[in-house]
Amino acid sequence: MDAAKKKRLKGAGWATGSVAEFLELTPEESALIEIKVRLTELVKKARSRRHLSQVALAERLGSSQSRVAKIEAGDPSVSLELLVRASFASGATRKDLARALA
Amino acid sequence: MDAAKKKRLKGAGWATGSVAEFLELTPEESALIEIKVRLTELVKKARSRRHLSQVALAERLGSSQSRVAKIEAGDPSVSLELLVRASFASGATRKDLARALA
DNA sequence: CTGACATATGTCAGTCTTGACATATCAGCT
DNA sequence: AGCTGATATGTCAAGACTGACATATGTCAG
Repeated sequence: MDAAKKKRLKGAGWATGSVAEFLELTPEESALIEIKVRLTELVKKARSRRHLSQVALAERLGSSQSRVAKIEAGDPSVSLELLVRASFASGATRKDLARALA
Repeated sequence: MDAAKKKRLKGAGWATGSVAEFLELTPEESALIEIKVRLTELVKKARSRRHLSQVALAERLGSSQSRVAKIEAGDPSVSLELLVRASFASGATRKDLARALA
């Protein structure tokens, strides 16, 4: 956010600050969330690149369409392990994961 | 394993083949295990580099010494998420994780 | 408009993971 | 031998995650 926009928001009565500050996240918590966000993006990109439907990915993953939807929606009920397995099932490699995290 | 050793083992009555073959792991399962192994090593290295005891790491992690021991022992009850949180708590950064996975 | 397909959202019982605790082992020190 | 700090292992109740199912919404070709 540039300084000009910050000033405008402030003038309009908005407090400014990071999401992490607002939610009072520790650096470790922020880093974990960052990882989950990146993996979510990786799954979405990898799946669409391969023209897999959520149903098709669910089959490869041994799961269900609704869970794949939750994975891609960033649902809090989705574990990091499921995110990683979904990445692999949608065709990503370990090195793709490493790149996504770097 | 080089070809010479393979031959020697075969001659001695040992069947050869990867652990993954023996356990009938799919490539995705192998890749997930590889990640867990690498993170386990990362936690061990990061903790010892910072001269943290398992008790000290457990405190930073909001967990217990026995769970830290299980993390480092590759206990099957340890989730990928806990491995990642332990990595951060022992001082690793997101980029350190990316490097460990690459 | 309808049917077919893709995705989203809510729920829930069964399974997995958790921190905590007890206890054991091991090494270094006096 | 005893003591202390560090690490390992087993157990368990509580909480988190899972696949499956039902259902809703959206899109688009016929």
